[in-house]
Amino acid sequence: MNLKQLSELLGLSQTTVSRALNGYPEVNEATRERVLQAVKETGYRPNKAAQRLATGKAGSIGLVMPTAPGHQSDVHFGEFLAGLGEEAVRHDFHFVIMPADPDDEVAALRRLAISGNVDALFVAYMRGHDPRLPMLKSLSMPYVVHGRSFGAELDYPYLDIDNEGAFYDATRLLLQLGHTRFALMNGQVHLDFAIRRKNGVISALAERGLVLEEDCISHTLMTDEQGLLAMERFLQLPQRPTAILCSSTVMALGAIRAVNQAGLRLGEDISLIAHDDVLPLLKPESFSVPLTTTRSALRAAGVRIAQRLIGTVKQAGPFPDQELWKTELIVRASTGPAPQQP
Amino acid sequence: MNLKQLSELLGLSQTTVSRALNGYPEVNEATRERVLQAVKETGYRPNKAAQRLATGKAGSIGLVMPTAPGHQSDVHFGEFLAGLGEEAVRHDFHFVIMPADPDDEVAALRRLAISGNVDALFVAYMRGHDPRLPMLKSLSMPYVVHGRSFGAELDYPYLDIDNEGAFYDATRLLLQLGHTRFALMNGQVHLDFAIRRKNGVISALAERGLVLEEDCISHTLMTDEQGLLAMERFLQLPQRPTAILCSSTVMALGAIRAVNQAGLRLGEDISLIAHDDVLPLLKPESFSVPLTTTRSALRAAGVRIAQRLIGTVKQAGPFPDQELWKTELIVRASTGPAPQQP
DNA sequence: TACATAATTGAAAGCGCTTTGGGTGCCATT
DNA sequence: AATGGCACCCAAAGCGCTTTCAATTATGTA
Repeated sequence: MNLKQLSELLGLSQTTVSRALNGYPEVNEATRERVLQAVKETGYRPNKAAQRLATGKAGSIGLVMPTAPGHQSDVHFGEFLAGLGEEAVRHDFHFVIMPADPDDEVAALRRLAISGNVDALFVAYMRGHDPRLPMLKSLSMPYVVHGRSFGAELDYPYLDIDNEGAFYDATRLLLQLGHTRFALMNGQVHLDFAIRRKNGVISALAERGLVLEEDCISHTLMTDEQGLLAMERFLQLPQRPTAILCSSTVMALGAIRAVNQAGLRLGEDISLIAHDDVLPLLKPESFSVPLTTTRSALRAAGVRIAQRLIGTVKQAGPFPDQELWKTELIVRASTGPAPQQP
Repeated sequence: MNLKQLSELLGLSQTTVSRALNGYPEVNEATRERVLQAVKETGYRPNKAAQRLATGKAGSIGLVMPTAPGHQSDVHFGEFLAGLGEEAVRHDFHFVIMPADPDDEVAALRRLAISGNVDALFVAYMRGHDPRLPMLKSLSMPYVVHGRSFGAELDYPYLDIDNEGAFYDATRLLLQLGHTRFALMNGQVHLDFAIRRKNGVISALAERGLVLEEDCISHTLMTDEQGLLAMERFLQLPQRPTAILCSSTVMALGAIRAVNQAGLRLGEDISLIAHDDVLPLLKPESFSVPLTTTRSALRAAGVRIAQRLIGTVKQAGPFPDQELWKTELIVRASTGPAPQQP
């Protein structure tokens, strides 16, 4: 069933039926009713491809999903997507996900943009001096970046959390508790948030004249396993750190196991603060020793970004171009006063 | 830049350029080279919407993502998607993800199909007597189901793992180790895999004349937190179970914490076998007590389903319509002989 | 040399929708 | 009676591609 058939069925022109369906005012209410009724009966749905070709609008936002045989999927990706989806479903938008080799992301993004399949783009996992940024700017298509790109000028639309502030505050708390030996379990070294978090730690330490030694920093994928390994390494250092900053609750999971296996007590021998993206599968408050965290819901960010993206496409009012969300520092039992020097 | 402009630029007709681009044989190799060269220089990309309108093919597979403000995202979803993507990227396919309220899935699926946006559909999280099945059958569009629908006739294309066999084998192992008091931590009660896994346990027990008591079964979301709660409940039963079957390594995480908190030793006081979807963030072999698991890589299933779907759309050879994958039972340290009766 | 055949290329007709630029009545105003 | 304004509706022109059918040129055969 297409428009033509439907209009013949009704004895109307395609024009009128189209207008009736799209809520144009110049059509008689009675006719509109008739059309709507016929749609219900026939189950007619406009062909999206045709609609898109005619209007140029697709009703969809595009994103590229890095993927390759060895490439690890990411819990955070799913949770963020859920947030995007939650908002998208309210506006009858959908996503076009283009899987791409991580090395090919810039090209994939361009293909996606030029394909005419999407109205707007979304990118995440920003890196320092991210090469996608100049490309996006040249594109004349709305986009929003999740995160920022360290080192690049801040003239693009983004939503980010205050990673530096979060880890600065967390470090300060540990300093106030008397800790002097710190370690940082961070995400991969090129990622923007990892850079900023590290800077937060460093500048808080600097205020007390302390430095973060290179062997007290790990940059890894944020998995349980890497958390375990990184913590084991830290615990074997001659000057064992007593205060750990950790970029993810998933990674903290492994880290805590390492602490337990070493016969140490979390919150007493070792204090740990992790960043919590509020993943539904992992609640820091119900860890056996509840976790002190810096918190910001990834999902909420997804909702907000979808709002801005869809709003821009629909030209529904102006949106702030740049948002920086504060995180909450929530103190639980995994942090405590520094142990007496052994 | 569109086809018309490109063809004018080259002094050729749209027809020829189109044919050159799409690999038709009746175009001179020299001209084809010229066209390809021009494409490189101008960065021309065909408009997908137009292509789709003309051919009816979209180069995309559709799936609906259940989502709502309260709805939990799922690690497994991301991992599976990674598998789909890994294959899709090889064929220049993409996904159209339609977010939908979980109550509205059937309708969302139909909308997606009729929209003309996709060539094939994929559905997962199957339930017993799943209402999406009759709908899909009526649709005359290729689809593959991940999982099966308990109670419905097996006349649809699916890929599933042998959930019943997996849990049957796991239960038998525990029986052989002398266990007699069992508990099952399962997924939500309406889900197909949960039904089959339960049946596997029940039938293995039945062979020894044992039954699975109602208070030894939990049906919950498969999160860390729910795992903790469920295990706590089991441990307080008057006849405490010594053998636990668990539907997910994520859930096992919480369960193990509950065991530790109760001062019990995993693999001695309590034996536990979990199903392992091979999530990169959680490796059962590196748990503090390595986990005995039934294993089947979710990601591999994603790859395979994408193969079948894309293959069908491209009419590339016949694919088996129904596949049932065996799982591996991998014995590690979380299982041991039943403790002496207290 | 004449004619069939193959190799290339083009013109034009769609694909299903939106939207521009008219109509056609009908009523109130002069 | 003539005019203008409204309310409704329609024909047809695109949107950018593919594909059918026809035309043109090159190649081979008798």
